[in-house]
Amino acid sequence: MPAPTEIEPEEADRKRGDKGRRILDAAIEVFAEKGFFNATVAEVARRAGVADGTIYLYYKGKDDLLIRLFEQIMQMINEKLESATRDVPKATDRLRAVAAAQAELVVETPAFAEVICVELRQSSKFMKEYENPGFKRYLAFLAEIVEAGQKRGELDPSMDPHRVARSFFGALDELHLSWCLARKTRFDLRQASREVTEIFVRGLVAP
Amino acid sequence: MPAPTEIEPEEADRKRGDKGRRILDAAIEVFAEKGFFNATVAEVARRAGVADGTIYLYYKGKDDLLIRLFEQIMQMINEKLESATRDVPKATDRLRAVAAAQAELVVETPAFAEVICVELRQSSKFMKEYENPGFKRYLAFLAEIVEAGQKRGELDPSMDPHRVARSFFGALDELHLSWCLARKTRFDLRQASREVTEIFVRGLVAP
Amino acid sequence: MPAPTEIEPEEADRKRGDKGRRILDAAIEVFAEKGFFNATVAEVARRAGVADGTIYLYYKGKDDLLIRLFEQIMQMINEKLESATRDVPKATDRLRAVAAAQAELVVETPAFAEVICVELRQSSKFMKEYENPGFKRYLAFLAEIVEAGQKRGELDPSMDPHRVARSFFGALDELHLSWCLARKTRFDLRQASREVTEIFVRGLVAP
Amino acid sequence: MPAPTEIEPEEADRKRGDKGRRILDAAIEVFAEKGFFNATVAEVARRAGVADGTIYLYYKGKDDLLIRLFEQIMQMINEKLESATRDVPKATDRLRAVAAAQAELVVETPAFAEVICVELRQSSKFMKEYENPGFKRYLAFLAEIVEAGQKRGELDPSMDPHRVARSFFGALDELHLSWCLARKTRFDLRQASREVTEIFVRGLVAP
DNA sequence: CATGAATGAGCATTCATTCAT
DNA sequence: CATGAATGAATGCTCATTCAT
Repeated sequence: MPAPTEIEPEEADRKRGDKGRRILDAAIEVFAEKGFFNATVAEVARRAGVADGTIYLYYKGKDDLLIRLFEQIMQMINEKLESATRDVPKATDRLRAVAAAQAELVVETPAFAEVICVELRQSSKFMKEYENPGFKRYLAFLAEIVEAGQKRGELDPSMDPHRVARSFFGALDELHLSWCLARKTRFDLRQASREVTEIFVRGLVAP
Repeated sequence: MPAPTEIEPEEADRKRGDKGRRILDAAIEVFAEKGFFNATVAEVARRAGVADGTIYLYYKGKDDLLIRLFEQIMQMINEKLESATRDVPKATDRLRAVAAAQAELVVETPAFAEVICVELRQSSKFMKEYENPGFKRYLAFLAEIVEAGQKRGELDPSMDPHRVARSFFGALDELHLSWCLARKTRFDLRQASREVTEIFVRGLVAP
Repeated sequence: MPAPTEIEPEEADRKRGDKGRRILDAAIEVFAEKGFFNATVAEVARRAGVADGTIYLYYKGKDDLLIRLFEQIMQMINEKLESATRDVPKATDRLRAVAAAQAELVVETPAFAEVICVELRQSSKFMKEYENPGFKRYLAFLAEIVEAGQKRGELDPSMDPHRVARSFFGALDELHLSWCLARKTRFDLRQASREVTEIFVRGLVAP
Repeated sequence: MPAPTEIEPEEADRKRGDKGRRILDAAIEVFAEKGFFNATVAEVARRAGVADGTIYLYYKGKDDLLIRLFEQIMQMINEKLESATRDVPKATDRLRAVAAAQAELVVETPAFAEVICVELRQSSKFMKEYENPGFKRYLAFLAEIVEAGQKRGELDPSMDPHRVARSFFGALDELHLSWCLARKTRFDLRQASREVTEIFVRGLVAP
């Protein structure tokens, strides 16, 4: 039985909806559209339907908003990837599942992709304090797939799993970005993603 | 024998030295260190040894500085790649040469890499006006290598050359970025680059 | 035997304890520590153990809190001074008693002194509306002592009693402030106060 | 022969007048009128006839403005006091000269007095970093007068010179403040100051 | 060409106050 | 009475850009 406070989610989305969440969603939108630096806190507040000051009741500041937003998205991605690969034994199939799930997410919620593709790198370099645990987990997850595949004798054991993970992410991410940017002439991202994945898969299997 | 561009460094260091160039070099440094948005025009001027206003005699503004800087770096990369692949017939070897030349550039001048890795994406997305011809040429160059290889029967013809180019760039770029960020524990970028290239090469060759 | 005002401390600490008083006490603390402008209503509420909004049930606003706090402290001072001088006939002894009582108060409750020394002047100047009756009564009380002493032939009649009152206050107040500020190397305020009082007493007696 | 740039001070006061000085003068005015916390940087800029940002070319920030303003005023006071007492041998006469010079300054430039009377105390307490050397010099100067007088056998040697200095300042300062506040019914500050000084002088002389 | 002082729009953040519960 | 989440006006400060010299 659902708790009374969670009944009628539609109404909840209006006024009483979790403001913290509405702010984060607004931030994702705005950061995706304008980029972190060009975005203003006021615009996020406006889009979330709250007062400027309210944001500071939920987040420490603009930076914190970005960080929490990364965590939010990366957690979603990580969960999706884990569930997409849960019952897949072969490393190559797991990689395929990963790429497919990510492409799915990009197509469904391009805002996530735009933030990750563009802002993630900024943050890595300029938010000195921030460890970016969500992204680390993502890379570790990919690396584990590769490592497990190597142990199973499925993948070429000579490659550093973390390096492979990183470049696989880079290849997919660049593809996602180019898809996001090509607002007019959208190619079939799922198909393109499969192609790129096949390159990696073929390149990774033990000779 | 000094390289042609470095003739008469004394004159270059004087007042009459090419200010436009000094400004651009300073901008690369500063943008690499702080990022485009965190960098200030004043800091670029200071580093270039010119007055703030002088920058506006050579460039239209901060944005223009970034654009010209992209062109500058991409031209250098493109030239380097072209010369590195000029007499190489096989597509796979050309890709290897490309990756090696780029890794070389990153190791030699990390500032270039940091700007490209981090700021290029910003610009793609937020500098609406800017077509980024240098980067287009880069991608086209890579795509041509792939296409030529396909025509020669060397590479699998089923893949879209532009897509391959894009993901190859993405894979290498991500590797370069991770190398740039890992200030302390620098891995062997050249070796890592070779590994990743081999994955692509194996994945691309015609079955 | 507990003092009448401190009967039943348990009840006082509860929800039903005089909230208005707890708020005022908290305000004295906070204003003394941070100063009126640097203090926040939220901090006062926190320290008083009430909600922010509750303060507005007892006081009109932050300004009102300062005003009521002045009245509170000045009333305490005035009462103390009156009782300290009640049975003292000579003006010089009354002044001595006044200074002693004030020094006592400062040493016992430095927070009072810090508020009076620092904030009183602000209020005189910037809270246009506020007449500061407590401080007026204080000055009048001092002036009366001087005037009575003059009538009794004890003190030099040529001085304006109000002016004397004002500068006597100023001299003592500055001493109190310097004592409050000297957190580390606390001098003997009572002794210093006696010294300064003697200067005034000697200076005031009829030649 | 005056330097060319200093000819025509009237014109200099308009546009080309030392902006740093004009800003400081404006700050004195505004801080005297509204108090440090109620004053806005924008108002100071407006009053100085410069842009908001210009203030930050001359001062580190609002705090710095207050500090530099203190130094400015205290230096003026200290210089005036030194010149007023230069050829005065007797300590009592020196104290009289000090009080007279200060009263003069207050009457001539009440803004100085208002800032010193009200803001000095704030700063002592809340600008943790700031040592307030100008005020220290002032107190030291007064203390030296007293000490010298004690050594000459002119003043009672039993009093701590620094304490005397502090309370003398307090007595005068309170008088100055009350004069500044009494906009309508202005009493004769010079006369009042003399009266108060006589109290101190009589109280201080060796018995 | 070169300068750098001056500009002022723009923005993140704070906090006194309100009001629905 | 009491709460505390929400508000939004207010403000110190930055920095790209201009322009008189």
